[in-house]
This record gives sequence, C-alpha cells and structure tokens, in this order.
Amino acid sequence: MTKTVTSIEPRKLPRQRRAAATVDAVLEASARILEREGLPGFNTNEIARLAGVSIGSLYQYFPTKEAILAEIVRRKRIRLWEGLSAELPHADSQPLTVTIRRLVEATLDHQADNPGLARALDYAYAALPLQGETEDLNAKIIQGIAGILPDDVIPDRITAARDIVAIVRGMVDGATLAGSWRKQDLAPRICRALEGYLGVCE
Amino acid sequence: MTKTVTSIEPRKLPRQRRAAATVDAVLEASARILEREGLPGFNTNEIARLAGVSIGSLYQYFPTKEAILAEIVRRKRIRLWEGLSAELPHADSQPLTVTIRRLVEATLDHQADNPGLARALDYAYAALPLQGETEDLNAKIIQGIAGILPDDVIPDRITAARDIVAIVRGMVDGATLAGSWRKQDLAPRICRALEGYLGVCE
Amino acid sequence: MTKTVTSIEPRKLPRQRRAAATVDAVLEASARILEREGLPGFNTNEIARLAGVSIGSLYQYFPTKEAILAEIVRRKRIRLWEGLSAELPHADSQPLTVTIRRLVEATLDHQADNPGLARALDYAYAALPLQGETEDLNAKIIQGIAGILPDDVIPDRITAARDIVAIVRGMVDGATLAGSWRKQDLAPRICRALEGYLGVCE
Amino acid sequence: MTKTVTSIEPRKLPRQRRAAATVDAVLEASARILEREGLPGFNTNEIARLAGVSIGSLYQYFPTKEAILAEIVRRKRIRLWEGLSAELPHADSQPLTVTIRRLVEATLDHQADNPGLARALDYAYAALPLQGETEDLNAKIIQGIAGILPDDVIPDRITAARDIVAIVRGMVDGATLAGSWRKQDLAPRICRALEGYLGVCE
DNA sequence: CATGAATGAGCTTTCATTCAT
DNA sequence: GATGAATGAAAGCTCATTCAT
Repeated sequence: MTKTVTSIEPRKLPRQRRAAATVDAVLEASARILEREGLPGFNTNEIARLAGVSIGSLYQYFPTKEAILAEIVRRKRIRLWEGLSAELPHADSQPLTVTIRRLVEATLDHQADNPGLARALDYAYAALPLQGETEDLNAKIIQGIAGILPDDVIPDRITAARDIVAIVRGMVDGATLAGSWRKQDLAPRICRALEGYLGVCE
Repeated sequence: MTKTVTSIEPRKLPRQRRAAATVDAVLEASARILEREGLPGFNTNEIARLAGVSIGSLYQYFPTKEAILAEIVRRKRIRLWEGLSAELPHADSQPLTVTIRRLVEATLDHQADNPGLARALDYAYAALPLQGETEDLNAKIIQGIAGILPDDVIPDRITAARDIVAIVRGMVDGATLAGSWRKQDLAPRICRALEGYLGVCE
Repeated sequence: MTKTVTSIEPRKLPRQRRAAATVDAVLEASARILEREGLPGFNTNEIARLAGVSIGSLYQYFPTKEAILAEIVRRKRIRLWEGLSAELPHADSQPLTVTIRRLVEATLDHQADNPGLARALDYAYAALPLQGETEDLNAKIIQGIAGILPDDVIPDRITAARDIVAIVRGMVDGATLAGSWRKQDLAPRICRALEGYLGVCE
Repeated sequence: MTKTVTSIEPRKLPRQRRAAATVDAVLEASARILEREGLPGFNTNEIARLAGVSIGSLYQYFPTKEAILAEIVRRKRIRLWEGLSAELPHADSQPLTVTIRRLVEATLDHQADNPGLARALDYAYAALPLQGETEDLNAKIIQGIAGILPDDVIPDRITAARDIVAIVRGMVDGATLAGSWRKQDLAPRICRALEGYLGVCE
C-alpha cells in the first residue's frame, strides 16, 4: 500500500555487541564473495550462508543488497582516507615527488589486503546512488590530493586530482588482473606516470 | 562464474544476410543495454526485445548470454586493433611521443562512440573464460605496443605495454565516469602520463 | 538500475490460443483461492500450482499479484455490467419497482456462481490503484442506476445510486457470511430496503 | 487460514498498570495500521514499532497476531453493544422509527472515530476463528435488534435483524469508501432503507 | 518482565534457456 | 529457420515467532 521507499542506508544501527558481530560477518562475507566471484556471484543467500548468519538477520541491517555494497564502499573509503590524510600534512615540508610516493604506497597498502575487491567495487560504485558520507569522502580525497598540487603549474587542480586517482586505479586494477603484484615493483611505475603527468620529472 | 563449461563460441556462422542482420541486431541491442543499464540489466529477454528479435532466434546464434558478451568484446578488440595497427608501421620514422599520441587518439576515437560500454566490458571481461581469438588480439595489442618501446630504456617492455594500456583505460574510464570528455582535452593529459611513465619527457 | 515502474496492467496480451488458456487458468485458480482462502491465502505460488502452470508463465502475463486481482475485478465488472445494462433499456416502459427487482435479480445471478469471491474482491478493491477500464465500468454502473431514478423525488441521484449499490452489496455479503442464500428469499428483502430508500413503498 | 489451532485468547491478563498500558498501546497501534494500510500492512513488527513496545513484549500479551485482531474486534463489539443497549430499553415507549434512528445514530457515533477500521475488521472478522465472548456479543446485538421488531409483521425476526445490520454495515462502508460522511447526512438515508425494509414507511 | 537479535519458512519476482508450433 | 509460450531454478526480501541476554 504505502510502498516504503527503499534507501541504500543501513537499516538500523546494531545496539548490542552481538549485532555488530553480525554486521561485520555479513560485510566480510560479502567482500570475500565479491573478490572471489565478482558481482555476478554477489547474492544475499550466499552472503548469509558464508557469514554463518540467517538471511533474516542480514536483512535486519541492510534493506537491500545494494546497501551492503554501499557500506563496503563506505568503510573502504574511510580507511583509504585515513591512510591518505595521514600523509597530507607533511606535503609542505617535503618535495612533491616524496608526497606522491607516500600516497601511492598508502594506496597500495590499502589495496594489498584484498586486491580483487577493489575492481568489483570500482565497477559497482558507478551503479550505486551513492549516499552522503561516501560521496563526501570521495570529495575529500580529491580535494586532499588537489591541495598538494602546485597551483602555478597545474591549471585545473581538481581535474588533475581526478586523473591521478584514475591513473592509480587503472594501474592497480591492471596489475591485479594480470596476476599479483608487489608494492616495491608497482609503486615506482605508478609514480613515474604520475610525475610525468604532473610535469615534475627531473 | 563457476559454471559447467559451455562453449562460448558463436553457435553457427550466419550464412544468409538475414541471419547476419539478426546477429548484428542482437549485438547492437546488447551493447546499448550494457551501456545504459550495466551488467545487471544485461539479460537475454530484454536484449531480444530491444533487438526486435525473438528470444528463440537469439539462441539460434548464441548458445549462452556470455557468448554475446564475448562476441561484443571480440568485435571491439578487432576494431581497436585495426585502429592501433594502422599507426604502428610509422613508429620507426617518427619520435616516440608522436606515435604515442597517435595511438592514444586512435584509442579515444574508438571509445568515443559508446563511452559507457568500455567500462562494463572491461569489468565483464575478467569474468569471461576468454576464447582464442580475443586473447590473441589482446596479445597482439600488447606486443604491438611493446614493439614501439625503446628496449634500451625500458627493461620489461611487456609490463610497460600493459601499464600503458592500464593507464589509458583508467583515465578514459575515469573521465567517462566524471561526465563526458573531448578528445582534445583528454588526449594530452593521457600522453603526459604515458611520457612520464616512459621517461621521455623533454 | 532503471527500475521499471510496475503497473497493474496485464503484462502482454496472449497472442496464441495456448497463452489465452494459461491466462484463463491463472484467473480461475486465483478466483477459487480467493473464495476458499481469502486474501491471506492468495499467493502466486499457490495460484500457479492450482492453475497447473509454472510460476514463470504466470508472470509472463501478470506483472504482480495485484494485477491478477485487478484483472479478476475487471472481468467481474464487465459481466456485472452486461447483466445490468441488459435491463436498463426497459426502465422507461415499466414501474420502477419492477426495474429494481430485475436489477437485483441480475446482481444475485451474477453473484450466485462464486458467492465468497465477491466479499474478498470488495475488500481488495479499495486497496487497488484501480485502472481506467474498471473505474469506467464502475462509473457506468452508477450512472446507469442513477439514470433510472426519478429526478423529481431523488435530490442527488448519484449518491442514491451509490447507496443502492452499497445496500445490495451489504446484504449479499451479509447473507453469504451467514451461510448460503437463495435468490427467491434474498431478492425480496433487498427490494424492500431499496424501495424504502427510494420512497416508493406503496 | 487453515492453520494449526492456537488459542486466540489474550495470553495473560495484565495485572499491573504498566502491562495494561502496553496492551492498549499495541491495540491502538494495530488499529491505526489496520486503518491506514489495511490487512496487508498488518504485521507484528510494525505494530510493535508504532506502539513503542518491543516485539517481545507484544508476544507476552498476544500469542499470535490473530489474537490482536480478535481483541480489537472484541473491544469494538463491546463498545458497540454498550451504545446500542443503552437505547433498547426505550424501545417500548416510543415508535419503532425513533428507536431505529437512535440505533443508527449510535452506530454512526461508534464508527465515526476510525471509519476505515470497520471495513478491515469486517473483512478480517470472517477469517477469524471467533472466540466465545465476541460471538456472544454478536448474538446479543442481533437478539437485541430482533427484540424491538414487531413480531406480527416480521416473520423471521433474526433474519431481519441480520439484514438490518448488513444494510447499515454496507451503507457505512460504502460511504466511507466514497470519502467521508457526516452523521446528519448519512443517518436519514440509512433509516429510509431500514424503514422500507421493515415496511414501516408511512 | 522487557528487550531486540536472530531465525527461517515462505512469498514475490526474474531470467536463462528449451521446445512445441 | 523463426517464433514466443513455457519452464523452474534461484534470487530478493518479509514477517511471525522464539529465545538468549
């Protein structure tokens, strides 16, 4: 009758510790499935099964399966932002290339845990009507990167920041797809591309 | 994903013109759906409807829905390879940066028609048990690019070629996601990154 | 992605005879279930099972279970209107009480086949976002009845027509609920109420 | 519908005031939901939420959701009977039409508070394995009405009483469905029908 | 007693695929 | 060959009810 508008926001916050464990289990199982099976294998029954949780419990906390996806993205973004923002304050006191390298390494550290996951999320991401906080985090990341760029050389720093993110994402996804990678191999290659893009190759 | 292995090859070659038209209609409809709705909206009933073809006819030419995807990828790769291979012969007689720019522009021309499609295919691609010809084309593209790289500066030319493809892919996808792009804006940015990566910034 | 707005209209018209049989089977099974189990027992799995049809076939023709309900209502209304409209032309040439009696009898004939069904439909009816044709039929029925009422005595003929329908409906539902009824018993009682309402008791 | 027979009686009498408040809150919330969403929206989780009571508490006092429904019906019947029985003693000392009018007005007063509720209850009513007290009240109401009917004119006073109830119910439901109504408009129309039915139009 | 997390049967609906016409 | 009706496994999700805390 009165069709409730299904949002993508988590349904209710877990008040008891037991509930938080359930939510975590669901998210972890989801991430694993996403990584192993990709988007096509991402279904709530399988998630619940792997999480060792009843399907009903899953839906206590997430109104739709997209909401699970959105929460994974949100949590990932939070952690990525934590990693990046730790580096930004030092940008003033060191050469740009060093800051860049630090940011790339932070990103690779962040991806290293579950490399396949990022690809699936990157793709799913676009399809999601992304909610406030995650969008804010994205903006923050872009702004943060834009902030370290020298405004005398870079005409449009926001576009540049977006390009930087795109380059890193593209290269990490590519490397992941081709097999596995080690930070010490991949990071320098990414940095070369970024430095070239920024015109700071010496 | 883990499914019973069915051939992904097109079921039978369309000998008659009518049949070829059917196949084309299916592929075009599929591409449109993929572009508009992404992988989740990609279903055979809808494809048949949009193609103006009965579902039965669709299955005359494609044994599974993955086969449709594979054929789209195959055709796209063919065209991309056509675009790229036309530039490669001139690589010897011109500076590397010129060749790079030509290749980037050829790629952007190729993507310009249906910008959203590439993202979906890139993602779907990995899930597919890729068949011979398409894999060959991928290899050819990588080899072709590797071939123009100076082997005195680049230690591992195959990896470099892969990175180049990844950078281009990443930046085009990023630009597509952010909105629309114009070749004359995007190409120089991509080239800067590539040149930096290759260490040829002057 | 693009959530198709689910209407209540039948999904596609059956083109082959086989398909029409499927649709009829679904509607018949639905009516039987509605009659026997009421609204709570009205579920698509049970309907398909009783209809001897796969659940998929059911959804080929009806986008939602409400659409089935709507179609049942629509078909019932058509038949009721057929029954009533056959009597209306004679209204001029006979006393009002005779016309009333004829209409009541036509209604009882119409209800006699599946007495329980009407109650469920009457209730479900209100919850349905009723579509054009059925609403039109309702209006026609009200208008038709209003048309036979003497406008010199009845101030608001539309309200009167609605009251008449309500009285008949109420008494038939009541009689059905109390057990079973015979037309020759029930019709005179209904007519007495209607005549009293219209002020034509002699 | 065909279910394992569970008692429908309230689970335990609320001895403390707090408990009575819980029961009342549940019943009020249920009524509101029933009125706004109808039978399909009537679910215990939602009821508990709207009542501001935990689902566990709800099940302390009502063994099943049907029990809630039954209790609502029971309380409504009690109040209706209170309204009606206040009028019955005067039946001897006044004309039948006056008594009828009084009873109709009492009924309308009773319905006025929550007009939509009655329809849902009337329908749900039939599905319920009605328990002793409510059935008694129904009988009392019928008997009470039958008692005021002149046995010289009305052959079967029980049937007549049932018809009267059915007419009133039908007309009130109809008026409610058509929009809202005012007692001073609706009561006379109902009375006309009843008087006609009873053959007391002057 | 109250709470609310958890359960899972069961409902609605989709969609890849087959097969009679 | 083409058609589209039919299929049914499987996915998404709800909700009555229980039970540990």
